[in-house]
Amino acid sequence: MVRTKKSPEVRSNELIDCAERLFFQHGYENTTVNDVIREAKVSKGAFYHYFVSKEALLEAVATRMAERNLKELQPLFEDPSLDAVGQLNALFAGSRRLKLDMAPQLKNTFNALFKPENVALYHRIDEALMAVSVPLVAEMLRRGHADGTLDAPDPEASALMLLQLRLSVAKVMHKALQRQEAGDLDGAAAMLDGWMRTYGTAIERFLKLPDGTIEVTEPGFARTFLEA
Amino acid sequence: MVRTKKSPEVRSNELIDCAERLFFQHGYENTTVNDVIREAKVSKGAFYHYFVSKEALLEAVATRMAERNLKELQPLFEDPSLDAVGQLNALFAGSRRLKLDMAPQLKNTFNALFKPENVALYHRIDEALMAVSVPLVAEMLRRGHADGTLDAPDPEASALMLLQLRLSVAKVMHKALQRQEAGDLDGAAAMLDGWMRTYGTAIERFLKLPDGTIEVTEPGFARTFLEA
DNA sequence: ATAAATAGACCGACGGTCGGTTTGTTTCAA
DNA sequence: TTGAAACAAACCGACCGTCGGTCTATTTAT
Repeated sequence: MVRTKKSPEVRSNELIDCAERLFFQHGYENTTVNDVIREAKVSKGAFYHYFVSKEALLEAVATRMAERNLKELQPLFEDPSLDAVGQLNALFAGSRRLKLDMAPQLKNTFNALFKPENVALYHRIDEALMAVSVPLVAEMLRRGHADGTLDAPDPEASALMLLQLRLSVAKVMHKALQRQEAGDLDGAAAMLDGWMRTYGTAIERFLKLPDGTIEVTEPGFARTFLEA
Repeated sequence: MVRTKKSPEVRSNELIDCAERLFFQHGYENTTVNDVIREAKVSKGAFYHYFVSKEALLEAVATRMAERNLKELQPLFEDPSLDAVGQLNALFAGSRRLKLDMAPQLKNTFNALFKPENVALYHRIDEALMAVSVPLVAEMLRRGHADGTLDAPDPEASALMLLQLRLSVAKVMHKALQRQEAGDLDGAAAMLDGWMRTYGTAIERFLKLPDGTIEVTEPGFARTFLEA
């Protein structure tokens, strides 16, 4: 093979790019190190020069995703014009917009992420995402608690629990997608819609907010997303 | 090897026994099929006669654990002398008793379950446990909602969310165990205690119950458990 | 000169397959 | 009633292909 030398940063990012694509396309366990180096046009030696193991590559993929996520969320959490509830709602609104914009890829991602051969992938991404999100949410809760807009005893614990709840929505979203693929669009939309509302209610009650304060979803969102 | 023939049920249960022990002892990924058949004194052929893959064996381990769990929980949920809140509290009380009784094994289990090479094991057990628990909890919420002891819109969704929350406690329990092993018993106990109380508060608020209704923990529990 | 980066042949372990053997049960003619 | 032939299920273990990972040699940049 032709020997090409690139800056370490470029090389390792190329490897992570390929890995991310292949992991989501064929699953983590179904993707071999040989697949990755073939796509990245790199030798085995080079690969193991950058990553001590296949596992380390997975770690890198998850970490980079979390970092990108953090960069997107950071500004919102630092916006001084919003109080805690405003931030939460802005978060959900942004999440909805993102979901609609990237519906096709997202559907693919969800399907991949919940396949049994991808538990490792799923788990690592969840861990990395939690690690960067908990402090942000905790800080938000702390501020909200201080200025009286919400009531959150033990912000750290509350943040983790709120984020943990988020997973249940992800699970249902996956179920809804499957149901829609099976032809039952109406049922899928109704289910997703109901669960998202329940999720909103759970947050409101947990943070002792008045009913209707949290807008996780908006009318027609579930259906629009599923149809997209 | 001497050829011994046993009834299919006995044989497959022996294999599941060995697998369960080895998976928790050395981790799922670190346990090879050869390890299992050596311990179970069975040939490769016999193994693949019963399980189509190593993955299927994992599935069987998880399913059996969930079934046993169900058998333990079932009576409590069918106890007519308890209302929904009483059942919840009985559930937590039973869980505490069990935790104290089996503290050593449980600590081992927790440590095993959260190791990176055990994500598959963890995930499968969680899935199997959820599958059997959600209907039970949902039914309980439905009854509680009907007789006015609590307020749970969409029992199915609420059940899944409540059970999802439980995972955050498991995570913290693991963190507390690590902290205690690192020598900081006081810190670990305080953390665990605080989080369990927050968990109780989360449930109360979510189900619109009066403060102090749910007793997830009791004074000194965290410390007693960690010291056991 | 030397250290980092790259190449790719190579290795051992692993999950899984396969052809064949043993054991127990059913069938049926004598 | 018996017993042998036929069959199916349980079991054995040598073997295979693949995969993650190692190692030595070579190239490149400083």
